Amino acid sequence: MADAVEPLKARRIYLLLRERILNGDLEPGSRLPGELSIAAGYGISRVTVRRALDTLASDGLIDRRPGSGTFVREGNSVQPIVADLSNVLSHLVEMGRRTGVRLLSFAYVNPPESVAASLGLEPGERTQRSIRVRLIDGAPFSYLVTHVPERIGVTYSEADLASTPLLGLLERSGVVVEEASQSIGATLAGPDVADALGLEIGSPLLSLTRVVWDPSGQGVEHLHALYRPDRYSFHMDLVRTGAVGARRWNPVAKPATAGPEPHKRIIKGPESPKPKSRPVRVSNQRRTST
Amino acid sequence: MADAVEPLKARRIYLLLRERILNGDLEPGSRLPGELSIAAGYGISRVTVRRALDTLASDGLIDRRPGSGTFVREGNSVQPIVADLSNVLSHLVEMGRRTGVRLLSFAYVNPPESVAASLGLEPGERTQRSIRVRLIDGAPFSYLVTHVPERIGVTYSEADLASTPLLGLLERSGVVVEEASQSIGATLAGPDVADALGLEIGSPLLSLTRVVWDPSGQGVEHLHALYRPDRYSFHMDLVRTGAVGARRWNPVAKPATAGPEPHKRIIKGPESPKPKSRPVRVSNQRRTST
DNA sequence: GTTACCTGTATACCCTATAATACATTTCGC
DNA sequence: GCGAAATGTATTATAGGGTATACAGGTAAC
Repeated sequence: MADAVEPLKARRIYLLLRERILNGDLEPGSRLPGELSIAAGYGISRVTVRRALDTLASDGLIDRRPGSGTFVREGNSVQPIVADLSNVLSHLVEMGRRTGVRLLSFAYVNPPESVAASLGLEPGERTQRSIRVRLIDGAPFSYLVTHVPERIGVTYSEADLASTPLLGLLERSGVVVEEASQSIGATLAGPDVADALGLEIGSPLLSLTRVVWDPSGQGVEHLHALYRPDRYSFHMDLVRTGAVGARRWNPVAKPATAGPEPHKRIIKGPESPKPKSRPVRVSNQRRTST
Repeated sequence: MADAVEPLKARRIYLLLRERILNGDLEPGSRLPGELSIAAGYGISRVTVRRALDTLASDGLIDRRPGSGTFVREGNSVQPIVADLSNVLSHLVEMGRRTGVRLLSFAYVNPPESVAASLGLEPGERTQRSIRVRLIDGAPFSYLVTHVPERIGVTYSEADLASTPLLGLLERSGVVVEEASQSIGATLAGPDVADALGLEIGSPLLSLTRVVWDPSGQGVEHLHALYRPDRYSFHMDLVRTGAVGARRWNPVAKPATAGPEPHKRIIKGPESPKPKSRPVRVSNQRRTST
């Protein structure tokens, strides 16, 4: 859609503004600051701002009304998939969405030191590394790099991996999966990831690193996942616990049973469209999310 | 440190490479691909790659050895603050780190529609909006925008906010805080945020949106937080629960009691340096994190 | 030694993205 | 109706970012 090549300064502004429009930070229907104000704000010339706006307009994200201003077009904020922090995707299937996996790479390698350390491998021990891309309704939303100790990896085939979730394969192989530890951050897309996820280099990404252990404390999987934040985000409900003076949040433990009931209360913020109805309390609904 | 102005394409490569070095994706001591390979990989010329490498070298992140190659200098990956998902910072204080807050803005406003909707406000109801920046050891790491319904906001002053955590003020005012819902995503830094956090425009950010309700289901706080991922990340421990065929992850509920014991097991991934020792199982230690 | 590959260095060119400026036209509030 | 402010349009000029190319010098593997 957008022109093949484009000025860089203009493109940066374009990307920034697009971000703010898509995640609802700039509210649909509202007016942007004037081109001159934007130019001043970013310290660039009006011509450059215009180029960015041109692209936005050709994307259908804004309406430009001469004499009046530039407006955010309605109905554009895209609702990302909301993942429970347990990061299980089966509810997507329940919701009738078509998911898919593309296996980009499958090999046995000498793992990076950081991976070896977190899995607790012996020096020189090799891992099976797979790179996969997950799709929802044909659109890629995550880029997954997993490392599994070689001796475990050999219990399933490349074809298995292309069709079955990794944890399922591990458990099928008799590995007992019990504990994991994960951390969430953010990064920029490099050329390979950008390509695989259909993004521009330099787009923001949610990053998740998870290490899974069996009951003996032996690492069985190291996952490094990158998510398109416009298509995927993490969600969790919290309750306030603890005594006065030491109060804190704790996650709400969710029942393992799953119902077909869809998410009803989605967090709103600068990052999602607004529901009209008043939010319902959590306890009044069963959250689905398995 | 870096030159004031810099080519844009070169700068993008610089930022990308810096990311990968700082979070350990490019391992300390390892050799980068040759300048020509990099150039080919990103589809740019060698001269441009060189400019990026020049900046990295002047940052002290790489060593360039003529005839041999370019190497990632050791000891550069910065450990981000690891926040528990309960997102409480008091453990930082326990660890003897100096934290601070800068209040950038304090005003009563007509909230964005998305905020009004998620708080369940009446049409036209105003909110108190504050913008704060949190510092650790003098370095900014988070940018917080909060909205509180006006009638609650008036129970504390601007000075209160500059010195006391918002939730504390709310509870002091008799508001009962019980439930919250939050989602985590990623974005790019705009000019204002970049400025406040000491970043470049276009840097990646962790984004957190949280809505807090009182027991009646009335929203009392809407928080939109942006974190520098190099200084802050979320961490959580999970256990595998549920019957076969419906197994899933659940967060480990942490005790409300806090001990001075520091984090011992940090997730390793492309995003943190490597410990030498084999990881210890979670259950063997008390995690601190209140 | 020889070869291959790497970084260091220099030059020259292109050309286009950006800025600066001016003016026309539309809309909206007063 | 008038004026302020917005977008649309056009022109020009320049800086400098990016490329291409060539060669020198160092290092390491064989």
